[in-house]
Amino acid sequence: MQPTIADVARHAGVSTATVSRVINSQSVVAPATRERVQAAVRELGYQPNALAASLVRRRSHTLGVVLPDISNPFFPEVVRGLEDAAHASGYNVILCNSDLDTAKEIEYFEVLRQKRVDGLIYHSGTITADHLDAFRRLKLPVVLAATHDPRGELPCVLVDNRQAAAEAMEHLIGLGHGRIAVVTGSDPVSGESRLQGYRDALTRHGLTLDDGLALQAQWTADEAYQVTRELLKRRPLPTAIAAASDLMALGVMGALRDGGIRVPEDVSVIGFDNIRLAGTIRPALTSMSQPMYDIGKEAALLLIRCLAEEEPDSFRGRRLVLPHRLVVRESTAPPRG
Amino acid sequence: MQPTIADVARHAGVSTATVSRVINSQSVVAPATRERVQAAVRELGYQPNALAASLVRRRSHTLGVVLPDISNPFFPEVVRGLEDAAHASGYNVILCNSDLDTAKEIEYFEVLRQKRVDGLIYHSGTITADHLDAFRRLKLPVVLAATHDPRGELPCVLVDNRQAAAEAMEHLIGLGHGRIAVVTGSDPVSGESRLQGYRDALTRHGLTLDDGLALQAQWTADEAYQVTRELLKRRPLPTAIAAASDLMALGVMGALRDGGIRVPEDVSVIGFDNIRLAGTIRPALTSMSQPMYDIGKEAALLLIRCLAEEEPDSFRGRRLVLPHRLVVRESTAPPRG
DNA sequence: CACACCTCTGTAAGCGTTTACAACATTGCT
DNA sequence: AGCAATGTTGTAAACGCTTACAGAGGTGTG
Repeated sequence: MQPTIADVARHAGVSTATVSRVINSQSVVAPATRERVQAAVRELGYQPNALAASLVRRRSHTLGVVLPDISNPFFPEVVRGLEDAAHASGYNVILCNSDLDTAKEIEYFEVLRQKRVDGLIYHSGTITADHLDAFRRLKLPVVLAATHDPRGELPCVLVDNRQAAAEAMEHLIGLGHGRIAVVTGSDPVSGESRLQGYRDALTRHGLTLDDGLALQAQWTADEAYQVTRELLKRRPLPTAIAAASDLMALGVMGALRDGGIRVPEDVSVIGFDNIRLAGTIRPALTSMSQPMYDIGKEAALLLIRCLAEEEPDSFRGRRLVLPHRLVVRESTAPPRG
Repeated sequence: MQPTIADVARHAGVSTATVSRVINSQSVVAPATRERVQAAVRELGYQPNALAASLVRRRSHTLGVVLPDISNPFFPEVVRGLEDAAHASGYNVILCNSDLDTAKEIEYFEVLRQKRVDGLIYHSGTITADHLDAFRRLKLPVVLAATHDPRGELPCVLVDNRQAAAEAMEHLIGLGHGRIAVVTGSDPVSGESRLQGYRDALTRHGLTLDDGLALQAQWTADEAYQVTRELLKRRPLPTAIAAASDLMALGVMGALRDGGIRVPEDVSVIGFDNIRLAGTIRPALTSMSQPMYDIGKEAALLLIRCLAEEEPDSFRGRRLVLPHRLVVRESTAPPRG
């Protein structure tokens, strides 16, 4: 059995209140007493029971993070940023994989609520009214990471997807490409704003997105591979392809390679996110970089700041837009003469 | 303020004991009473406080997992397996990134202990005597995921690294390669057993590992890239390279490409782990597959089973060896005539 | 010397559950 | 009618901590 605060108190010949005071060192304790208590703590190997403390303090110093799937390479970096920031502020992080399944999400929300996490960091393709309802019922502070709330109620940290996508497209256009295909994710959030951004740039330059050239896939490499293979069956081919995520760009590049088409000589490919591996594969992937680590970090910091606030509603709808950045590597080049 | 069990009891006109009984449904309650209580729960939107319950039950239904860095592509899949298994058994998972920094590890161990996690899943390059000490002091069940305890005290789940590495090497030898380089990680655990395995296969076939062909790098793509660039400065080149992780294999392939050397025409490359992306990049990477998801899953299951046990020591030193599997893709081929 | 004022410490009431134990009401026997 | 057995519920003591409040000494002042 673990020693309790009472054991320490007895051992040091003081009351539990005093022990508590030296442990949390927020109140004055005579130096001599403090020493004695610390000695007792050491001798008994005492470790305070955080559950008990949380119970009375009504603070667990634990954050919940629910996201679709940690094994999607986008998330590990976000989570790393998150966890680093949380750790630096004395918080821990409970990780939950939702698979974008609403039932699973709700289930997680409930147990996180029951375990009295102090707040939630959430990512999803789409924020529906149901989500907002669920969050309201939860009565927990929530911040969205790399997720946009169309109603603007929840605080969030993300990049300007539309603008970033437009700039990615500008890069291709700037290289001289005119016939450009895009493959976007299927969900209506980042998917659509990125698609919108691609369109913005295209029209700005008097170009259009031909019907056959607007591809949609789940956010996976495999699906992107498939739709690209389909694309290759039709002529004329585009001279460049913009993918709404690096994972999809990888699928696209695989399909091109398997179709005997060289990147970037025959077709240029640009990704989105700039996952770590983008620079290590060959041809190295040109990508619109999203600061994933910082998104996680800032989301955690925002949440923690919100927890410290006496007036949490002041964070309603606050949005932190982080800078994106084009990283040009080998996968994009001017089209062949 | 959240409603408590007392509020529900009052609302339903029963005692808190009865409410507790219907919530945990382990004791008989008259159907009529049960209904009344459930109605009260619903009306008040009552959510039990798991902290309080854990305090008296001495079970938090939370697991700690500490690993070096979630953004290393090896871990997300392990964690996913872990979390799935935990979730299926009613457990949550607190994620901790140690960066292989002992001080940080200890720090995490302490707060996990204080938050009364029920058990720990741990990964590290090396299990030292200090680790064992720390674990013993913690008095928490620990299981190692993809980590080997040389002293055989801690339960673990992993593949037979030595044998797997040997088989990877056999693949190269079987293709006809004779001059083979290896790049391994720098830590003495999987790193060394894999190196040992490579050597086993080599000597079995009367081959040796030339001095200049045994490369060491941290477990990163960048370092593998560097050491490979160095390698390329010396002649004769090997005809094949075995990397002790896919991440490193990616670095190797990048260096080869940048050095104007084709894979697999000029040099074959084989990886280890078979991370998800191995199949989507081009040339698709031949790799010795390690069932990362299952390693996580089985580690969690082992830990949970251990928690259910009345005699936890029966798990001391139990080791679960999961099957590895060679996945042949494009990056390996016979050497040029 | 009486007094106010510190500084330090202890007392005890929570925090929100679970659960051993006791109590009560029924029921079915004899 | 009396009794044991059964089924259902309540009482109250934990679980291990925090903290408001009060009390005990000590110090400096008028």
